[in-house]
Parts: sequence; structure tokens; C-alpha cells
Amino acid sequence: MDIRTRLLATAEQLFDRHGFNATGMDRLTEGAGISSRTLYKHVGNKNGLIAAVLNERDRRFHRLVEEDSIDALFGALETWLAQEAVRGCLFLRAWGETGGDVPEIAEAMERHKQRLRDRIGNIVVAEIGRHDDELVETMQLLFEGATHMAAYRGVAAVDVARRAAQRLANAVRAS
Amino acid sequence: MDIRTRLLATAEQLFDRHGFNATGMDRLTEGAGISSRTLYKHVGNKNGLIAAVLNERDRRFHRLVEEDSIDALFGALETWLAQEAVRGCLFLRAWGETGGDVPEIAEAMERHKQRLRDRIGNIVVAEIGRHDDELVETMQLLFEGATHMAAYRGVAAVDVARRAAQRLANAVRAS
DNA sequence: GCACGTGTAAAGTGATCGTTTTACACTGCG
DNA sequence: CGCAGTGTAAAACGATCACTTTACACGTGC
Repeated sequence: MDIRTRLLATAEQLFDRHGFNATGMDRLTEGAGISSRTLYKHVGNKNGLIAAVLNERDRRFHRLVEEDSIDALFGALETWLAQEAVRGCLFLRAWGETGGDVPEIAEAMERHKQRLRDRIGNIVVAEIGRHDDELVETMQLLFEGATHMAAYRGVAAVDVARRAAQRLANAVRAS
Repeated sequence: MDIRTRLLATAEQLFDRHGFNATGMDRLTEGAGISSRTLYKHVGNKNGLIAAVLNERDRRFHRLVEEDSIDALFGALETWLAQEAVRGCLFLRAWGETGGDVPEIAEAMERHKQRLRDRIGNIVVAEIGRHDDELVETMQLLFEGATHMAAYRGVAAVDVARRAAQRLANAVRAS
């Protein structure tokens, strides 16, 4: 496997498991099986590594949502949570741990949330045949809720969110 | 003001603003206007301080929800977010930053989420006249979603959540 | 009147942090 | 052959971390 890919995958796991600040560079280099010199050559510094992990994670998530449907959206979240234990949204966690003071991390967070919003906008159009801002907003809310509730109540939270989203979409469709 | 109260209030603000790990003991003692020796006499160590902050925060939140209604629940969240900038759920953030490895912090988080769930259970009974597990689950989901979406989209997220909760409760009531 | 509890100020503890540096090995290409 | 590129291993950097210690000030109650 490519060094950068291996580094980002290892870092993502360790950051999720132990938090960003609590994960030292030693643990990262050891986990990825590379020297610290190589790590710094690739990502510059720790904040660069965090930003790279987030951006890669965003890309991977959107690759997982294949079609524009409620089922696909929450299905993606479900598979995600099933194969990697996630303790809340990694983007918000990184942003919170750095106080929002690191531009590259804050931007990665904003970009991810905006992309999520756009994606949900497309889903709403595909589901009810027209644009509906309130429904988009509510669905992002449900998605955000499922992500965080799953941290302490397990994957079942995603089912609840999906059902609520379907119910709300049906109500709008019928009106 | 009592020393302990002042310490917890200062710590809560600093933890929320900069994160738990990134907030050093120096900044805490300076912010609270006390010596480090006094701090350690009161809370034992940093994890003890974090746990104390969380437990006090939980008590303050429930004191803010006076009656068992949807409006009161989301109204409390709204006032909360208006007067103190919150970057996601402080309980989940503390739990995430410590990797869930600090028992006193993990317990404070679990206890808070359980108390929130119980409270919502009472609200559902008060609103629709009977118990409904799915509605409780969905309402906690909306609450969690509002808490985190407000971090990057502002207090308006709470309005969206409240409206969705009302709509879902009405649907159950009508059925 | 003096011990005791509670506070401050400030130096010091060793450990760990992110990052840089030094020295060296391997590989592919001219 | 020689040299540039890319990697490793490991020591060293100063800063900062959570936490402890030492020394001293003040008020209260027996």
C-alpha cells in the first residue's frame, strides 16, 4: 500500500479512537510503520495531517452514497458505523479540539458540512420532485443526530433517523 | 462568589472554547484567579475537574427545563446556545477527547444522556397522553442533531428541530 | 495566644509534546 | 560509476504538560 494512504488510514483510526491531541506523533509513525521524517515530508505538520485525514474521509463518504435517495444516505452512514467505530462526527471533533483556530481544519469542516447539505438538497429533489428548504434542513438535522446518538446508542440510531426522514418526506409529498 | 463555583464556571468556558486537552492548568488557575494548589485541593486532578464541570452542567440544564413540553425542551437549548457559545455537546466532546478511557468522564456522559432520555420520555407522555418509544427516540435524535448543527449553522437549527418534533408529535397524536 | 484550616506565590518535578537534525541505506536513472 | 531521491533509525530540540513541593500570609475558634 502507498505510504500516504497507509498513513492517513492509520491516523484516522487512531484519531477516532483516542482523540486528536491525545494521539502523539510517535504513535502515528509507529502505527503507520514509517519514520517521523517521512511523515513530515508528506503532510508538513500535525495540523496538515489532520486536515488531510478529514479531506480524505469526506471524499470516501461521498463515494459511498451512490444514488440520491434517503435510503442510500442513511445506508452509507450505517455501513460506515458498522465497519469503523465512530465517536461522533470526526470533523466537528477536530474542529472542537482545535478551538476552530486552525484554518485548514476549520475549512475542511465547513466544506464537509456544505457538501453534505448539497447532497441532501439533491436527495430531497429526487424524493419529492421539487426543492424544499425546510425538509433539507430537517434531514441534515436527523443525519447529524444519528451520527452523534450512534456514539452512545449504537447503529440502531440510524434506523430511527431514516424512518423519521421517510415519514417527513411522505408528509411533504402528500401536501 | 464561591471558589469552586468560580472554578467550574471558568473551566466550562475555557473547555468549550479551546477544548479539554488544549486547555492547560495554568490557563485554568489564571482564569479562575486561584493558585494551582487550591485547584488540586478542590477537584483532585484534571479529570476530576472535567467530571465536576460536566455534572454541574447537567444539573444546570435540567434546572432550565421547567415544564415537560417540547417548547420547554428546545427553548432551554435555545437560551443555552444564545448565552454560551457551544461547539457541540460538551459531554460527547469530553468523552471523545479522552477516548472513553476515563471512567468518571464516561459515566458523567452516560448519566447525562440517560437523564435527557428520561426527561424526553416524560415530555412525550405529557404531549400525546401515552408512552411512545419511537417518538422518544426520534425526539432525542432531533435534540442531538440541533445541538451539533447549531455549532456551525447557529441557533436557527433549534427552530428546525422544534418544528420537526411538533410535527411528528402531532402525527402520532392524530393516529 | 497559638494551633489549624485555607488560601497565595512560585519554583521544581519528570514526562511528553511536536518538530528538527544527523547519519546512513537502498534504488533507479544518466 | 555517480548522484539524486526517498526512505529509516535515533538522538536532540525547546516548550509545555499535569502535578507537587516549599515557604509564607491570614483569619477563626478553642
